[in-house]
Amino acid sequence: MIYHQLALNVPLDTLFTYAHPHRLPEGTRVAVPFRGKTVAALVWAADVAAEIDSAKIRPIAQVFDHEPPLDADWRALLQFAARYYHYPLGQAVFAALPQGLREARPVAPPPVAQSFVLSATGLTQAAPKAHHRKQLALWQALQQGALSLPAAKAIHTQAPSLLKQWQQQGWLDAIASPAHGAMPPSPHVLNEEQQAASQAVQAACGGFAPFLLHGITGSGKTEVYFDIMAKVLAAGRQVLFLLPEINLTPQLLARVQQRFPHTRTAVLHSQAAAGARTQDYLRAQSGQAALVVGTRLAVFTPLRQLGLVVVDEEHDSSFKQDSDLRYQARDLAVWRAQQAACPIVLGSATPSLESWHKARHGDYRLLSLGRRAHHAAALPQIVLADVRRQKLDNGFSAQALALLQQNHAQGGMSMVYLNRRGFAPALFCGDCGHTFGCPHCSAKMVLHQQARQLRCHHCDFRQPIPRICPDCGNQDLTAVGHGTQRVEETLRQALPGAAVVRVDRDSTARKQDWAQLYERIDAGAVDVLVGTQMLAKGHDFARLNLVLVLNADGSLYSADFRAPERLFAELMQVAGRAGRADAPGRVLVQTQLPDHAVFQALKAQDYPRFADAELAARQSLGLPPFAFVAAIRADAPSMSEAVAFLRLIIDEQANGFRLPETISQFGPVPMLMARLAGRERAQVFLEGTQRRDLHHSIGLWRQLLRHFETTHRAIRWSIDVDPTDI
DNA sequence: AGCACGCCGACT
DNA sequence: GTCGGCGTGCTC
Repeated sequence: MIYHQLALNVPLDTLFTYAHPHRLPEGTRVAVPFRGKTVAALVWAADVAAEIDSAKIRPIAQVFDHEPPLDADWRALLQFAARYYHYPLGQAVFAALPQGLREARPVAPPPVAQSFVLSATGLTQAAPKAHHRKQLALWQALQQGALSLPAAKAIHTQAPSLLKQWQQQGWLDAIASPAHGAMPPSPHVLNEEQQAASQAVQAACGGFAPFLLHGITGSGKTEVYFDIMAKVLAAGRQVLFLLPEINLTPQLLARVQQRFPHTRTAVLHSQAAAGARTQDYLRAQSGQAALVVGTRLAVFTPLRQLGLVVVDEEHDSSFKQDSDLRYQARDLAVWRAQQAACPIVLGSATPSLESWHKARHGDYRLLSLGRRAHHAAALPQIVLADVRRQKLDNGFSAQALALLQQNHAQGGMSMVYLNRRGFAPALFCGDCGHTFGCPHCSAKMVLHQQARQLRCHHCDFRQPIPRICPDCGNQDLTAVGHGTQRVEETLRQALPGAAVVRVDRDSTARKQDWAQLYERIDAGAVDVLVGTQMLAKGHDFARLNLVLVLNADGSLYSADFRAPERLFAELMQVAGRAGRADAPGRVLVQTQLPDHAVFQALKAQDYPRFADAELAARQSLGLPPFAFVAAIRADAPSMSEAVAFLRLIIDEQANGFRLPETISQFGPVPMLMARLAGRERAQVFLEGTQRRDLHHSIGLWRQLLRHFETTHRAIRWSIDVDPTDI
């Protein structure tokens, strides 16, 4: 009997030893008896010595040996992810597998995809009549060579039945689709900048090379990706294309299909049906699919011929998973590119400061697209409205209402954008814009009305609510973050007869809601859209030519140091909604802080200026990316339990578990969103400039958490390395 | 995580 | 006398 170490889906760091008559390849999926049940497991090491009493070792129940094993690169990726994010290896492995492979059942290999070619008899047939234009187009495509079903569908929606009909008549032969196929010439001509960017990446193929593609809205980043992808695919390699959930739309997939009609594509995202996802995963693994398009989870797709990674909208927060294995897909994508020795392109109009910092330091090569690809599409004009000392009508300045009325009278469509993200109650001076920071930290103080205190959610420093502004002596300090419920009402009064539509979580709960909204907008039946972040991303409204940002400042009072970065990206994105068609759009941003760097850079639409200033601020405060951070979180039915648990561990550190001197520890402090699903959450921060020391400290924490969790069953805890939400 | 084992209270 | 509460420990 040969002993094998297996990864099981249990929250333990240990691998489990099982026996099998002969040695199994590493990465093989098996079924084993475990605690009276049969569960799936993955062979991690074969031919090992027994580390436990051999009487306890049981035989492997079933070997899924017709499935290809997960290869060494994939296993190295998971080993790294589990270590880096301090998550049990077995659970990490199963989090990275699609549902079908998590179960103790064999999976059928994905059906061989078919393509159609004209048969000998087919070649002698006359083409369909010219007035059947789509039929004719399909026929002509077949003259060019083999046609896959998806490619045929892109030409003619009725293709499946037509092809079947032609096949029955003996005009077509069905063959297995190759992963790679001919690529038609692109209908797009790249401009000089796009060309240069594409060339730079192509020239780097064959080795690890990270690129940051900074392209302003409408500069045609996607065409650059496609141009590089075409070359890499033509060379017979695989491409991994990651994008945020919201951007993975049928429209985007149609564009991919159109550009790469003969390239077999796997689509991997959380919305996909479990069966389809498993099959696409297997197709990518076996090399049957050359192109993988997906959201963050697609970063774990096994790819043997990986030749290029693209991460679109790389700054997007959806690349960070905030449960289970808390990974940052963008970072793992870079790791994979390094492992596969291939280029990676991170693209964004507003890159993450982490990536920008690396580009500035030469770790990434910076590629810039500074012009809009279509000359007609002018940049929107951004105007700041200083609303200090202004009397606002339910949040609207007189200037804003006048603009809305004017635009409506001229038949334009407007959007009222409410920025409520990252909100935490805060105090500020309406006269000079002073905000209250913690004297010990770089964090903003959070207003606790009931306790009549300002508190730092970083170090737990507390002080009574001040009455007077320390900067200008103003006695009228205001709490920010009031509701915006009456916005819609105010609009109806100010714009009688205008169709005002509020877009929020409730009104777009179902998929068809969006479709209906689009129909109404296309029909010109909507004059003013009111909504939050949901409107910022991924949706283009052709008629939209005026965007009004109401409470832009809200998140600048947030205790989260990433608030300015997010706000800038969000507002740039919202501004990009205006005037994408022929007429340039206008954007009015109401603010109490018109001199704030965020708004000055926004007005100039100058990302580098913003990023460089913000990085300088981060450096002076010792914040990421100049320091590394981890958050240790605990939740319990009550805050006092959660805090007490974390404090217990901090106290225990005095007994020989000292953290390295380079590491600072803060907390425990309640989290901003302290209550979640009836439980209350607290966290401790670990910070330092030495990554090794940070990881060592997390390791110590983890040991103690594991030790004390047995006596504190009501507590749940988690470790978040490189957290993005503070 | 789940599940069994175990040792103290209220119940037909 | 038994049924069952959830504290503690283990899983190859």
